[in-house]
Amino acid sequence: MTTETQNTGRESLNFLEEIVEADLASGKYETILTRFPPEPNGYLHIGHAKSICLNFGLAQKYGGKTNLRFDDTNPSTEETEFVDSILSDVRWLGFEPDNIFYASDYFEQLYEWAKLLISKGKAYVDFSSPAEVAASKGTPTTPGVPGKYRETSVEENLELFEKMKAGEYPDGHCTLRAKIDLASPNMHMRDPYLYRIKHAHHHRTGDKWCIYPMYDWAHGQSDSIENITHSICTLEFIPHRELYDWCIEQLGIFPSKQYEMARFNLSYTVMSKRKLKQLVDEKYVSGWDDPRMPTIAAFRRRGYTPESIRAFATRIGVAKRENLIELSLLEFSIREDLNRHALRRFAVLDPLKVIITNLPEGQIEWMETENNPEQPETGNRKIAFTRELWIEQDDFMENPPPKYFRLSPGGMVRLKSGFIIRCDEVMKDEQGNITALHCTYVPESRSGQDTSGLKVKGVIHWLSATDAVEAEVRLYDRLFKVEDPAAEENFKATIHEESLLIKKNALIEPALANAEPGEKFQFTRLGYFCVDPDSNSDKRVFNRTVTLKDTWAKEQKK
RNA sequence: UGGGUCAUGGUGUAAUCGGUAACACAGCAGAUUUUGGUUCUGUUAUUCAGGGUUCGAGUCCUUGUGACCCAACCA
Repeated sequence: MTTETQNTGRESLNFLEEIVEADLASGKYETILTRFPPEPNGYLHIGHAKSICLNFGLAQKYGGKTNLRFDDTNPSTEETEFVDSILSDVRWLGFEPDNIFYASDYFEQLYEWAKLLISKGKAYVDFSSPAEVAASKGTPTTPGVPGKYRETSVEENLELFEKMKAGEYPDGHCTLRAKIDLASPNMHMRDPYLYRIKHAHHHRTGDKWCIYPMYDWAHGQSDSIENITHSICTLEFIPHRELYDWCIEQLGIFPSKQYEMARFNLSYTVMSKRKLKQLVDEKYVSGWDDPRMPTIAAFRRRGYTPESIRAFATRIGVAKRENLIELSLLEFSIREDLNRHALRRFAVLDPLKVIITNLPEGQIEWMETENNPEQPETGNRKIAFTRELWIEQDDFMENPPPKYFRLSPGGMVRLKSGFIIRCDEVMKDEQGNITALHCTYVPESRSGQDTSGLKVKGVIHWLSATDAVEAEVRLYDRLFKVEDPAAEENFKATIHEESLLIKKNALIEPALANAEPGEKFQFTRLGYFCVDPDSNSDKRVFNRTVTLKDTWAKEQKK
């Protein structure tokens, strides 16, 4: 979505689009190439979704291409399982990579380039311990001092590096470091690590390598090998850019350029992989795809559509400042989509029996109701109006407050697409609990053919007791009680204990009984719901994606 | 305290040789409505602070202030 400035009528661009347009206009590039570079060590979340939409979206807009590249340089944390889930998430979002690559495809080349760097006297093998290296790097305010391996000869370094690669040293015995500037104000330029020794099995290269390149030695060169023109990452990589450029410059290879944008934060959720993992490991949620998680898998299971997430990604924009996006924007995006596309169905979460005393048992009045008023072409369906009905407990109050226009003793409501009923008597058990309502219906008030002349303010949904089907409905709410849980001393202490409410004895209309997992509906007046994979042949399970906007709930809080 | 990045309504993003702050969400009020939904209308509210240049500054200069990032054999 683009915005037009009022004065000029020109399209408003984000800063990355401006850069791309300038590069295209100047002839620097004829076409652009972007990439999405996830590390296959976990599930993708909504933050990644933004990055995916941005990288693929930029390429689409300017006629370029986008690679998916797995940044698999650390064999001890990466797994094939994640490669598969990441690819399916990208595709689910609606994007097809032009190429699928792996940083590990370039291990051989990277190794050759490392030797080239050593030959130029720009890298050396260092046997210092991590503590020694840290100490010799100095601090941001004091320059570092050369370690004792910094002046090893090129020939010897070449030999030592060969031994590293040959597996002659144990893990952590030594590293390859770039020889740059120990006094640089940029800590990343103080002889950064290029290679470490890890005798670990790699998900793709197996046991071929025991030395693995660090991010800084792998990423820029991988971009360069693929001729990536615009390499977009997040703000924390700004200090790495100098090193990114340095490596490419030393090697004299295609100069990919790195651009940084702010990552986005979502209110009432946490986004860091570490925190999300804690939630899963410590069983605060049922798994990575628990519908309360911000992972793409979770949003999918909850009932979000790819379209809604793409629209959201566009709406939050791209910039370089810190931000905290309101959850309401995400909710707006999914409601907008589902309002248009989800079929309407009746469901009662907390049933209350209604007996229509002036309708004989066995009599069925067939009614018609629309499948989606936003799309009349979806037609109508028939629903049965019978003596025994179910309505929502919330839709009846014995002592209603002002402005309550649902059912109350002596009062009337319209049953949507049915008849107007009046509540004559409230039935209770010995404890005083309401067990049923005795009502009478107004035969002349038949929906669409109302000649009763009655005007009722309230309209409620309902189900016939003769054909209602049992279902489980899971009501999800925000996982945290505070806007910015990550800012808390202990984010887990702010978990919302009622973020999941399960209605095990909800009732649904027959038209819903055979809905397939993934199918989405609006439960009239309640919200949008999606069939969960936990459903089985005798019971459907629904997840609430999001409620409808509820101005009555808001009114009550006043 | 060395270096870097960023400051525009409640939130996010625009304002493209300096031309008089806009769009979306949220909020509020009303209309329509057989979903207290949708739709429609109206409305509240914004340039971090001080100084300077200029007819005119969110934009340029200057001095501050604040937030965030950087010293992993992680990415």
